[in-house]
Amino acid sequence: MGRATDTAYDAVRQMILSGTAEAGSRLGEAELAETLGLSRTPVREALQRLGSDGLVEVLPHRGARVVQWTREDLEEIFELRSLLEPYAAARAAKLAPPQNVLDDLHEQCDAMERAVSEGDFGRVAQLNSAFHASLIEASGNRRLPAMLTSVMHAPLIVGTFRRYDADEMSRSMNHHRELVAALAAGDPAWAESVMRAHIRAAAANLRGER
Amino acid sequence: MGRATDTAYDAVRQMILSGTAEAGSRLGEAELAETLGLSRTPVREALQRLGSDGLVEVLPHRGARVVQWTREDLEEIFELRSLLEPYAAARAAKLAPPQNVLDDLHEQCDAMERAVSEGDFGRVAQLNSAFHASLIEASGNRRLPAMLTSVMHAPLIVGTFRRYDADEMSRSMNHHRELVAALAAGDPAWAESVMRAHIRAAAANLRGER
DNA sequence: TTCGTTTTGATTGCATGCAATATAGTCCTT
DNA sequence: AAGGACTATATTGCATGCAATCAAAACGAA
Repeated sequence: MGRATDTAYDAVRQMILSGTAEAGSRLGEAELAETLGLSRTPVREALQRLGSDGLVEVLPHRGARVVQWTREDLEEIFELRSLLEPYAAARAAKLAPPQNVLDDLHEQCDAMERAVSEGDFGRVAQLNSAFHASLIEASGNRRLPAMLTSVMHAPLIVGTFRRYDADEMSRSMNHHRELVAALAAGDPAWAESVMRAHIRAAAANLRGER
Repeated sequence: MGRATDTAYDAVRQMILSGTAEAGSRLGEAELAETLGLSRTPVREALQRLGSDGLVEVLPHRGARVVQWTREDLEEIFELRSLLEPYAAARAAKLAPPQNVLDDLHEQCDAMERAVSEGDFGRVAQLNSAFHASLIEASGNRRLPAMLTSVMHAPLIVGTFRRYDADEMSRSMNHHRELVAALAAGDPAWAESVMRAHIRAAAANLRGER
């Protein structure tokens, strides 16, 4: 059993991402503390962290609410992702990641494709986040991961895969494979282009549905 | 008198930016609370916030330390700035800011040039941060400000102007004026280019000295 | 002396109680 | 009945005490 703050953080985070705590709903400290069997202090700290993650908004003397996303928010997020992630991919390719990192990325692709064939979209989303996180980390820029968490963990982003049809899903998987290939080849321009296409495809999908 | 947490946040932040709390030094909760005449709770919350701002690093059961910047950190930061700020400038130009915003930016340029002629570099740094923040806000992307705080408030960044000679200083001021002109003209490519030059000039300066 | 162990001191992590503030409901005035 | 001031309740903000954990000094064995 780790720290109570982390327990609270993970729990509330999961509530938000899974939709249990719906957008706009209040997150009372006392109520959450009761539910989780903790005191208000670690809950409060967790809400603060979620606030800086951009998952909840905390107003002075008014508590925390789950943030509500608009189409504008999505546009903003995808603009930033299509700026930062291609950069991260290019950097990662330039660094020529060691073989074990490449193997790990391939492994993640395998797992994802298995999850797709099993129709487990929740797991696909989870693995996708992990894949992008790995790639961002491979960029070597130690500030990028923290910067991107605020735009990567939006509930609607995480749930993107539910909207994909078979063609879009297979295209997305191919993008991932191609990214690893570009990294293995050490070709920054290739990696950057694939990533940009990957992000813009996702943006187009969300734009079409919503 | 606002909230105690804010008081603590501002105080510690100022300690770090002014150099009173030197890089690598420990920030004990009890000690700070004593100094500021508060309890540990708001101090702790402030340190947490400063942690997500990237100004301090908090380790489990080991407390908070002022982060130490390496040349690598500076490179990383300037790479991200030269990616995001030109984008922000382009977006701002595309949005064609209202006249009062442009007036405000001009006013900030005036104040900055006065501060330069008075040799008040602390004030120059402060006004420069404000100018960049205004421009980033004018981009219309509501996520950019929070994203960039983590890379804008590094102590070494804030202190950049102390290193500038007369030519570099005047070039920097000219960049600011030119940025406002590009915004007024509604020319995204112009604004983007000037901002990129502005950032890279700053990076070159820091690279040369350090 | 040097390495590993133990103990001690200090500091963070968490729980709880009280004070400050906001929201909602009630009452009074017009 | 409508509007505004006031009161009541619920919730956050802050202080403080205790428990858990870590770093370092003291100790003992090789």
